[in-house]
Amino acid sequence: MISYDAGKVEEKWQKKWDSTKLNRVNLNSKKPKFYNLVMFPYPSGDKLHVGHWYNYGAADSYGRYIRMKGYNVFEPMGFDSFGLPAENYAIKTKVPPKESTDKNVAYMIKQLTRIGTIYDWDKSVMTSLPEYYKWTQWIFLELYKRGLAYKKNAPVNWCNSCKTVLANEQAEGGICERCKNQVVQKNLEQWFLKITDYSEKLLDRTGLDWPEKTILMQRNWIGRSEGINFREKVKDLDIWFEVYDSVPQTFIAQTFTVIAPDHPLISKLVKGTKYEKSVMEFVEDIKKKKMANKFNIETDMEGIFTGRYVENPFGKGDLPIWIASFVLAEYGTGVVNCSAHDERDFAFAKKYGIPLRIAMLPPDEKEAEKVKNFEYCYHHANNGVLQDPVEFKGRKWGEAREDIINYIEKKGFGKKSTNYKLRDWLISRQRYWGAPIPIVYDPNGNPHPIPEKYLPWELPTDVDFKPTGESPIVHSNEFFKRTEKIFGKGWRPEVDTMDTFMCSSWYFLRYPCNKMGKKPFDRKIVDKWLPVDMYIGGAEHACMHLLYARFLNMALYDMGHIGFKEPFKRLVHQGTVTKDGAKMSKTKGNVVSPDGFVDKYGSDVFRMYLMFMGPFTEGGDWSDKGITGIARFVERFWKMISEGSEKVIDRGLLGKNINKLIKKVTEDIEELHFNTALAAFMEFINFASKNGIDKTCKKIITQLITPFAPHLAEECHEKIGGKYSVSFSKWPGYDPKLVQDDLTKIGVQVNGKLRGEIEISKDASQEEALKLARANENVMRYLAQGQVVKEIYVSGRIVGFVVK
RNA sequence: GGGCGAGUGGCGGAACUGGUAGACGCGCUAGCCUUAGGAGCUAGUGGCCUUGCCGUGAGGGUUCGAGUCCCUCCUCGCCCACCA
Repeated sequence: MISYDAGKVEEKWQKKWDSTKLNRVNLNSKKPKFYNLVMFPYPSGDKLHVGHWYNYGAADSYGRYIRMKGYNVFEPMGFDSFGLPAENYAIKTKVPPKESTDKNVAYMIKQLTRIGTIYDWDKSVMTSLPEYYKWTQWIFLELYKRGLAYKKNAPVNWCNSCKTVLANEQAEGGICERCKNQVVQKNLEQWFLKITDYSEKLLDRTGLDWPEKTILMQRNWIGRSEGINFREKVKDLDIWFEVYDSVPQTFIAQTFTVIAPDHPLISKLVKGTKYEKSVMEFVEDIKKKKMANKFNIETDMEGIFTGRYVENPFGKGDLPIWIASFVLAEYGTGVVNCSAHDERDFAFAKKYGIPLRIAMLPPDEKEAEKVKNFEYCYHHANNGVLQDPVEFKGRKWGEAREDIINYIEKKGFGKKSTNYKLRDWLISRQRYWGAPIPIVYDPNGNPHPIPEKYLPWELPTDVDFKPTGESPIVHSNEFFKRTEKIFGKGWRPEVDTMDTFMCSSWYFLRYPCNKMGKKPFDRKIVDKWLPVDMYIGGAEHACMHLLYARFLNMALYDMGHIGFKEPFKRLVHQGTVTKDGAKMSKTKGNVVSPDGFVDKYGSDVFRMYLMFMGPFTEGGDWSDKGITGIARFVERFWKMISEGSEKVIDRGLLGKNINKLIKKVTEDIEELHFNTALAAFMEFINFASKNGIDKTCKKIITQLITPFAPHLAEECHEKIGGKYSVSFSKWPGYDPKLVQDDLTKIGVQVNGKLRGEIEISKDASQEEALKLARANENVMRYLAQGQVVKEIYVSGRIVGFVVK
């Protein structure tokens, strides 16, 4: 028999919260602030799926808890509403992106409200609104002013049959998603942000309470390495190469030099020589293969001799210059010196018969002999004994690094240098549904920033969504006319839009300032409210959103617009909810919709079931099997409050158990261990159903359940005569004296094996404990088998005997 | 190939700094209640050759004592993978 009607109750309270404006936040409150943020969703046409609920429900529970702890909690929600899916949808259906996006947003707000979250919708943002992207453009211009935004030629994925640029996701495996033709690389003039200026600052993690793994991922992504830049002259030519080497210990073994196939100096190297034709053909061939994504970097290693040499750099002879397919033009200097002590170099030399030299040997003589005969590549770094240069003979590879670097500098071979893997952020998208890049070109093609007074530089709407594959923006008369009208005849607008990551890199600044018309944010307000105290979102953003947002925040800080360097103080990644072990996705057709379950069991039950699945950061595989357990729990909870016997059998025990519960729930929420907190509630109910429960405890447990099941809590609170609203009541504290049991059962071990159990006072002495343990019949039998050589008592834990 | 993380009943998962492994829930079994039950209640539920023995992926080690610490291996997951 169901006595608690979740559907009715939840609707009732959602209406009341709305009509009483319960969750509106006064940003000027004197209470201590807490900015509780969760990554905002993309408003897709699909409904919210289980993953959203998993994430938003738990994050809201945390926010509700913090609010009851007395903080002024700011928990906003918005929409990352620019992006490709809406545009593709428009191409398919001719519904303009704005229309479908608005519709999706309206629907999602309904769904999000149904969760019972405390979002203050007054403070919402939507990145595709002109009032928002005006400021995204403003930020771009600020960066441009300071040289942090610039234009250069860069390759894009291009489909020759669709005649369009493709995003990486649309070009997976080098195949066009739409027509299944080969994708090629094509060079286009595009805009970049100079994130590389912040490589060093982005490595700094001071004050960040972030998962170690995420910090590590960012560090690897930035990829700082220190080494030597050798400076070397090409023989017979007035060309100098800079050659980067991050492992210079074996530099003296270098016997040849390789350069990237797309190195700009190649044609100069071979011009007029007998090598010119074959080299240039080789270069073209490799480029073509790479462009067509036909080049397998794992297995294909190709090279060609240029006929040129690097002039006797270390006094050991000239180094032949080769072109090698594996060298990257964009890392380091695009030129590498090779030696026998690098596996790839070694393989290359073997393939093309290039002479090698040894500078390091293994300590084992037999092995050393093999290495001397070039039987294999010896790179077993730490054990390696250096042979050459003589100054270092006998020293270990592992410890000689610093000295060798100094030696190289002293000799004048090269200079210390630092390199990063991080590249500048390409923000140009040859797409319609994004914020237009606020740049115009004069008749000579020179770029000019659009003055602030013309912002927002609005996205044109006189466009036709035909599946031509080209961005519809190119065909907007209004856009081009507008440009000429303002700037003059022959002027053209930039037709590319910005990467949506640009829009999502600063939204957290806009939330508390969302209605401001004259500026993106107010320094006083953001300095008060940021950094974000708790940021919850997916781990997949480690090297994208989370890095971009930090970069932009730092840049704004350096410009003096804001007073904090880092945007997110504490970061937590929710786990992924899978279905049959696979990520939920539309294409796989394994997306689970929450709606049916919410209809049947109610939003509280659904939220709690997801939290009960396991630790929040672990995620798990979706199964609808256990949800009845939580439904029963809610039913029993309601019964306990509404008709639970107030004839208490053991008052003392009740007091203890409620205090224990407060402690457990409090600590578990702090650590986001919602699953064990819920288990504790269940234990308490099991206890109370036998023991009875008094009014005070009813009130306390109602407060405790509020973050987990806000609707149920309001209903219970009202039932027991509480004043609206329980969600602003003060979080209960516990009496530390009452959470400890006076008597505990502990085990008795003999030689490490459990042989008995005794009940003992928590502050019993060792003597008492041992005496009690010896009195145990079973323990006695085992003690009789020999001499007791050691006695152990760990207070409140265990008694142990060692018998010989 | 490199980095990180994880392997506990039929299932999801508990177990704080090493100290009674399996909390809580699902499922299952029996009973009660009921015209009936895919509702509710009560009891039970790691395995076995059951005075006891064995059990946290496998094998070794440290310890009075190991799911927890150390070494080797296996399996799975995620991220990065031509970075000189």
